Amino acid sequence: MPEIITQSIQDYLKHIYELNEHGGSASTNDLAARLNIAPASVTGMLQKLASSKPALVVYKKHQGATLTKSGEKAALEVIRHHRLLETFLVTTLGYSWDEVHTEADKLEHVISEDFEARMAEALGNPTRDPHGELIPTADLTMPADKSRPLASLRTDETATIQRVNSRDPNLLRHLDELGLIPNVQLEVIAHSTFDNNLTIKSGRKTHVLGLNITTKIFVI
Amino acid sequence: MPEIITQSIQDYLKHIYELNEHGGSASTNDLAARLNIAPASVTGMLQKLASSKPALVVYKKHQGATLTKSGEKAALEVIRHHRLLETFLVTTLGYSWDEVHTEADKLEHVISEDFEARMAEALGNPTRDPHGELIPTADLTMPADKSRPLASLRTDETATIQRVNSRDPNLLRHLDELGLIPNVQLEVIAHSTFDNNLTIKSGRKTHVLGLNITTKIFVI
DNA sequence: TATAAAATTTAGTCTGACCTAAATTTTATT
DNA sequence: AATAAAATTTAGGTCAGACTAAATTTTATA
Ligand SMILES: [Mn+2]
Ligand SMILES: [Mn+2]
Ligand SMILES: [Mn+2]
Ligand SMILES: [Mn+2]
Repeated sequence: MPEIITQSIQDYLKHIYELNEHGGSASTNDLAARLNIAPASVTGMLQKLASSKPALVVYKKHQGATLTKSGEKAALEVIRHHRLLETFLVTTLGYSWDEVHTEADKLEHVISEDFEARMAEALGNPTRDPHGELIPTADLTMPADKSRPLASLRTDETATIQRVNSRDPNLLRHLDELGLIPNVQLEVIAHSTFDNNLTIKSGRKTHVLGLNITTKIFVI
Repeated sequence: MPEIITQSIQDYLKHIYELNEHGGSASTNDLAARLNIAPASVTGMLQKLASSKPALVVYKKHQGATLTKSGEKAALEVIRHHRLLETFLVTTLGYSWDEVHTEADKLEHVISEDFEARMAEALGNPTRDPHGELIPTADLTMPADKSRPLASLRTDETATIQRVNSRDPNLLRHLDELGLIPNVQLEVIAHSTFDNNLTIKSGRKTHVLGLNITTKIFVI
């Protein structure tokens, strides 16, 4: 019930945050799937997080969980660590963007605030990680994001890739090969009504991308 | 009983290794003191480590523990991580040598072999950490060390500091201020029979050092 | 709107890693 | 060698964070 935010709790909070971003509250099953933990165990943890002092989540039976202010701070803390680490791994150790998630997922829980500060400093206080995702600020607020999914564009629309919201190494490697990475410009050449495929042109290359890809790429 | 070497076990093995280096086997109490764990708990863990397959320690009731071959490999693995991390923190993030122990103590358990390899590469495969301690090789053998404690020198002897065997930040900061760091040359000016103080000259400075310091500094 | 399917919770266990208190053994000192 | 002190082990917990199996509740579908 006290103030100890374990590694395990950090993971719960991080995933609740991400689920809250999309739909409303994070469901037991979605959390269980993401955390690779049995749904029954998730219920138990949510009950604990909801009744801790201070409460980290708001939890109503059968209705999933949302973060309280303290819960959100704790989540942003972990997410800041994660995204700074990813950036650090890429720029100082030559990792590629598809390799950093796994490593950051472990390191994020153990680095000190000093380590965090030194990284941020060394990297020039970056605002986005290698996938283009926003890095929470040092005072733990998440900057606003105005990007929209590539999937929502239609023929003749033009845009710039801002972030790729996926941790699937295969997808990331694939996109890297196609040159579809943050800051790259593209134009929608065609949209297929039936399967929602988009034909896009980027540089001198043209690609036909399915929903599985176009919902993961966010543009501006 | 199986092959899972938890964070906790890694800590036990690391400390058993260090205790084995000095005297013979690592006693329950010494381990308890170093690990900040009750002696009774240490006994329990030693019994487990001794009866795991493969056994990680050799343990005889009331006679402490030594490492088996597998135990030693696992220990050297952690120590290599630790010392590479310390070096990395100093050279890429500007840590000072008194700050690195704490951070490395947490990171050593979670970095991947890939991370280890990238660090070693980036640092040019260093053989010693910032304190001058030897870094186990990539194939997990510990290079031989021929240094002897500064405390064993007598008047007129001359030597070079090779390593400082302490994790006490205050001592490390103090030595840093005195300029007594690895690779620095020194000469013993006097030895006091009663308290074993040594008067040493290094550069143009002279210091009188007690046993508490001279047993921590190793020279060659 | 009944009923089947899916989601979620409850109940009961387990394991790792710790703890304290009470033996027991070893070691040191007279 | 007897006895006191120190070291170590045994016995009997606790606690976090999982799990499975069996309810229960909600949601979807006929
Ligand atoms: Mn932080
Ligand atoms: Mn990322
Ligand atoms: Mn390693
Ligand atoms: Mn060191």
